[in-house]
Amino acid sequence: MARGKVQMRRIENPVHRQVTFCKRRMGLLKKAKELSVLCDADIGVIVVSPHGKIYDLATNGNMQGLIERYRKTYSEMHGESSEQNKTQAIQQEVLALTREIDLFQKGLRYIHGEKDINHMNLGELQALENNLEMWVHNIRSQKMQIMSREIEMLRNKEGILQAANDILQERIIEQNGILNFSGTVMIPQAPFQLTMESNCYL
Amino acid sequence: MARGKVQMRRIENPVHRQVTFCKRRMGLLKKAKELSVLCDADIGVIVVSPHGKIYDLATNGNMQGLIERYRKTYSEMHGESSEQNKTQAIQQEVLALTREIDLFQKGLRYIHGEKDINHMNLGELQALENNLEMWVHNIRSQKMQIMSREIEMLRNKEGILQAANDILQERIIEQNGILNFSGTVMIPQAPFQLTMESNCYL
DNA sequence: GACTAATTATAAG
DNA sequence: TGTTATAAATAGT
Repeated sequence: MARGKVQMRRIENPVHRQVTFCKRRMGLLKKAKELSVLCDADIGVIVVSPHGKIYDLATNGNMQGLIERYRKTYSEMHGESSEQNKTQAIQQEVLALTREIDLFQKGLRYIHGEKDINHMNLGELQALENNLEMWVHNIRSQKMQIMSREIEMLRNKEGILQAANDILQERIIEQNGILNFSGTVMIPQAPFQLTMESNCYL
Repeated sequence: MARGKVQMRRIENPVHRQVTFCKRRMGLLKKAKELSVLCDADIGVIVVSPHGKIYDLATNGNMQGLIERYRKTYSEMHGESSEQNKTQAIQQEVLALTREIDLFQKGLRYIHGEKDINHMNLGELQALENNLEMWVHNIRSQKMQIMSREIEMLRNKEGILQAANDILQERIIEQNGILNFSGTVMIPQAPFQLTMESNCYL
């Protein structure tokens, strides 16, 4: 900002970068302190240098408290509960995941022919069954999606073919008139070419 | 700073204070971003307004990560560790387990046809579904077997207990006779000890 | 929010 | 580290 505007990108010269880092870091912390004093705000700043060195400022002298406050708000925003509950929840999650893995291992062994299913207890069998049911459910959903898409496609196709046939029928009637045929002419009631080869109309 | 030097102390006029808070807060965050970009530093800023509203900036987009890093350093400096590291360790464990489960799921999918469900056609899906249904069926059979055995066992138990009760009742009647009690004595109709502890037979 | 005078931050030396 | 010309931030309108 002085003696030359600076581009807003990483300063390549390491010496310049280091000097600027030092100066601007001080400036930033000064600004933070000022804002805190002038406006009665509580401010924390953490700066990690490229080399991993940490500089910090907590205007109320207690970064931990500020972080807790931040985390609390952050958690509330995300509908999460306190730190301890979180830990508990995570531990339970670990247990659940461990059980699930055990289940999969047994399931895999079963598939591989070891029939380990015979050594699973009721609870394990139930859990495995639930898992498989969910899987089956997913597969059915996938099938439904595919079939729905197919049905839609077929309906579109049908509409297009019907229109094409209407036009063809009109032409035939026209031609019959031009040729002065007095008798009635058999016009097929079913549309022409209603076969899979009708794809050419798509 | 402009049109009058400002005293470095709380601005008493609430309107002025609010305006200054807004302007300087933006300035502070801008400076933080600039320092981050110019010097390749990782910066987090947390501002708590007098009303408790929280504004923040994490130049790497991840305040939680920055806080963890800060805490780690802070902990090392103060010889603290336990709780935070514990949480971290558990979270990593969850990640590892989740990855393992993902692996198993892929393994199962592989076994069942080397296809991802999302890229399988109708026939493949149907085959997989049938496979899974068979598996579920087997599991249900296994469950039924276990439950049948359990029921049989419970019935045996019931029979044994009933017999024991019959004997006990006889004895009591006998004793009543010996003791020459003329009144009737309450004998429970249900066998003794038919409680959940019967699970030990499973 | 935009403007502007005056202050402050800082890039280069 | 200190200096200084200049850019940037901002107090008051």
